[in-house]
Amino acid sequence: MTTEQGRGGRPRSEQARAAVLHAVDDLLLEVGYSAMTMKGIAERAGVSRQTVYRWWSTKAEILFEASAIDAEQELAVRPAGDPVSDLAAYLDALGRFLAESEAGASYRALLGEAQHDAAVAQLLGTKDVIGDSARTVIDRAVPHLMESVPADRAVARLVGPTFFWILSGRSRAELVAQDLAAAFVAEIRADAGPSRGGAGAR
Amino acid sequence: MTTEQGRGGRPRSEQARAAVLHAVDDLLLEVGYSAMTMKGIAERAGVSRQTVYRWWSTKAEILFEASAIDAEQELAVRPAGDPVSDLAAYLDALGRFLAESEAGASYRALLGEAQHDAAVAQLLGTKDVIGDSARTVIDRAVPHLMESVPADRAVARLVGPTFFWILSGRSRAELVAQDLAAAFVAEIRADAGPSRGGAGAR
Amino acid sequence: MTTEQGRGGRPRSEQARAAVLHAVDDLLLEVGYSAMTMKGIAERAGVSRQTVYRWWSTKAEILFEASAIDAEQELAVRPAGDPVSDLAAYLDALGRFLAESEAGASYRALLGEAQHDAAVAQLLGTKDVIGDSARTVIDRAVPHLMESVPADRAVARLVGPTFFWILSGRSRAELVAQDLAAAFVAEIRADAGPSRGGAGAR
Amino acid sequence: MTTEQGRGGRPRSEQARAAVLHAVDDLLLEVGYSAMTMKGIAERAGVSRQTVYRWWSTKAEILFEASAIDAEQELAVRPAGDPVSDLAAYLDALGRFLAESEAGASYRALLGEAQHDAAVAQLLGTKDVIGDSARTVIDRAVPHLMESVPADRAVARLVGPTFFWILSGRSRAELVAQDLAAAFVAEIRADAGPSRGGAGAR
DNA sequence: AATTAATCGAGACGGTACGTCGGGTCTTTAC
DNA sequence: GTAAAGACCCGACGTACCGTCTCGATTAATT
Repeated sequence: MTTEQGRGGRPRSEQARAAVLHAVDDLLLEVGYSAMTMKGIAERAGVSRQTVYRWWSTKAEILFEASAIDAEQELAVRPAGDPVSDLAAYLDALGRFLAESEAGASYRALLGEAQHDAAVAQLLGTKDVIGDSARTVIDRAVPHLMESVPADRAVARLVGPTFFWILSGRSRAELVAQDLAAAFVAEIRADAGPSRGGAGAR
Repeated sequence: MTTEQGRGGRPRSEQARAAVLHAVDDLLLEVGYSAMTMKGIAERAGVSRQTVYRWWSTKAEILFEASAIDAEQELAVRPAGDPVSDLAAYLDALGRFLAESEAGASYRALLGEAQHDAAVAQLLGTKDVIGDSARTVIDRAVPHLMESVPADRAVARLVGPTFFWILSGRSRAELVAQDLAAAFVAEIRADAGPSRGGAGAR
Repeated sequence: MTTEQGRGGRPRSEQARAAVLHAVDDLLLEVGYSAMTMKGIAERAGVSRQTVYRWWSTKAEILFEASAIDAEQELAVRPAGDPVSDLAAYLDALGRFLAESEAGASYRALLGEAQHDAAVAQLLGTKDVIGDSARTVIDRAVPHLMESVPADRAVARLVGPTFFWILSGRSRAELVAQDLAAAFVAEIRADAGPSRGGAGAR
Repeated sequence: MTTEQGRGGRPRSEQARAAVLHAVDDLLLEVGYSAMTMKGIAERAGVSRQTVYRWWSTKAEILFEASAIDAEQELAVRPAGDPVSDLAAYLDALGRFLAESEAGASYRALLGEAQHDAAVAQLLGTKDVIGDSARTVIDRAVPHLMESVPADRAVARLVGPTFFWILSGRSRAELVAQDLAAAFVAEIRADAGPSRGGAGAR
């Protein structure tokens, strides 16, 4: 990543790197994940096959690198006024990301592959795009919640329904982020609230 | 499927069919989904390649046929006494299914493939194993809920967190079905209950 | 080779076999031995790469099969009247074969490869085109010679000069088969002849 | 070749040159000619690939340079007493050279390659190791022969049998240089002698 | 001493062939 | 008509070597 170049040798071509990442993005849309081959990527990028293999082992790795930054940006939502609106905005972004965005298509393809490819699973484990973004939003909307509820569980409760909805092939149109956000808050209060005297109430 | 045999000719070999389905089950565990090939299946089943292609188009189809019945059984839980225990038992079964069961591995593989293969997505759409089982359980534990909340949304809220948890690679050990079930009930009551006379159960 | 077809299975395509052999012949002339690749042969023959590999391991094998019959024919000369003319006719044919014939080009390529590839050397050892033809001619022109001189040595003396001449890159134009044939006979008589009827065996 | 160094610049590394030549010698024995690659030579010599390409175009060139001197030495035999012994000694050296010597292996590899690579053929044409040595020996053993018989033809007659014997894969053990030398002399006398009144008889 | 220029190593680059594998299809004999 | 066997064309796999190209670092002879 850093421009380190261990003394001697021709430096890596930034042009080739960018061309490959773009090629992957394009091909995912045009031919789909499974029809996207290392050979095809190389040809589309106008780069030799060896050069692709020199820097990435699998198409999953390339796709991951190509989409990680976009994914992060798309899941970063600006704070809304109240907690529910804030969460709803996030869930809306999440739905859009998973169902319609290009980076989301990459994410779903990778997560799909991870279900039957340990290497891809491990790759995805290195950067928890959804978990990270969700944690940020939850902490902002419902401060101090993490003190009573493990972060991962709160995340699962928040994003789970939307995640399941999209990945099981249902249409995003019928998703009502507002409802899910409200339900999450209600649920959280019922779970952590009473016993703690309103910790999550703010 | 039906045992119809259009007069004349050698009847389909039931032995071959069973051998193929078993081979698929075995191979999924031994080599994984992506390394499982039509050729490999035929050889493992001791069957000619053409015979496999005659009855199934893709490995996804075979896997689907081989695991659908098991999946249904594993997700059918017997009623417990109270609503929360009932739902918790179901979520527990769901977690076990997704994370540990053989049929669940098939399901995850297929659902993974469905994320980037429209044909598989359509195939999975013909039988909503999780949705069907969840609907049954919800209707049993919280009768009449469907009248105020669309079934699919209720299902998403119930199974979503567990679904996300497993598919995003988290360990089932840290899943507490009891909590999730309780939260679901609380959430449902907060959502549909107050406005309808207070008790959710109605 | 024989049309044996062990019950079941699609029979080998005679068309594909012929196409490959022809392709090899053509390519040797057009691009030369080293630029002739298995891939190129397959493409030129309009045959899949796998099909080529199914029946032959190396281009040397194909070339050998493609040229062996032609070589044999080109080296079979009709008897002339007297011994010297007979041998001269043979040496003339040998020179033409090595220096100008298509089959001869194959032979030289293979013999060349055999100098640094044991597998090719072994392949060539299975059929001694030059040795066989030379033995026949010698036996016809100088009967009973073999009784006093080992066949291989007689062969080497007969064909050696022509063989060296061509393979070391000299022009065939300056070769005088008549002289070589006469010299061979003279030499043989000096070696085995004078004493014939007494010391021939030495 | 000459140590000319066009003013300025780092002088050619004699160490690198020697390392490459040695590497080629070693690799020919260890892996054979065809498995010997420019890349492999560079690595074995501990030299950069570019450095090899800077001074030689092909592995044939390197091999030629590496073995030419050795070849010349091995084919230079000291005069024996009489003509036949002298020629026999040479043919013996030639057999040893072609069949067993390291330089001879290089020569055979190059001559083999020359059969289907014009560039190598031309390269070999620049220095006729066998022809030169044979001419010297013939002139020493049978003076004035060249006046009546073209040198090249005499050479071909002398070395041809041995050359054919080895290159066609026969064992050197069965070669009897003495016989071949005697036959050569007999043949030569029959050919050139009578008509010239004993010019070559000495 | 500073400059110049050709060398050296390292290693990335676009190509091309390697031999193998799986995809589907087709053609044969046997049941 | 199904089954087993196996050849067929196709195209991707990941690797190796090709010959070329930048790099930074040396190493003289020339200023």
